[in-house]
Amino acid sequence: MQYWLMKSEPDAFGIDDLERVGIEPWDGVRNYQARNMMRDQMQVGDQVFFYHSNCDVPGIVGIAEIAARGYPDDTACNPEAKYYDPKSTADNPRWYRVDVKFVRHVRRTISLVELKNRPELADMPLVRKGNRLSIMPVTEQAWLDILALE
DNA sequence: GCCAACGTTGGC
DNA sequence: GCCAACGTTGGC
Repeated sequence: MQYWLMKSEPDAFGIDDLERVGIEPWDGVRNYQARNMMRDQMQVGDQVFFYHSNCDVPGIVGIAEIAARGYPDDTACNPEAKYYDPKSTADNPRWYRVDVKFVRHVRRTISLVELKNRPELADMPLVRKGNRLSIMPVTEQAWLDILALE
């Protein structure tokens, strides 16, 4: 069992949207580190903190899980799509996605400010200055520490 | 809206 | 292969 944190802007796709649809293909990610995690590491059943970014109170708002392992993100091959990438082809896909499934809301938003104030979480990439990764691994210990804040 | 941090691109 | 320019992310 592995643990992850995935960011999303609530204006674009928030935890309530995930609850409504149940399962969402996590497409549109155009970052190699994030791509590698989705393509190579994520397994069905892995647990995910769902994080809201670019909003009034950035923080963890829910829990999700991986519902399908990495598979090609064919929105990259669609010239009409927002994240079209002409260098990605059906034969040689450059970008991958996983399916993410709603599990539950957390009882209250666990804000970034609060996470930054926890000394035991100081090693999380999320709380490091300048971190821009939209998908990152979470250690089991950090997972438990954060759940204990709920 | 500002801007620091970071990734990518492309000229050389 | 270096690095300046540029675009994006995302907190504040």
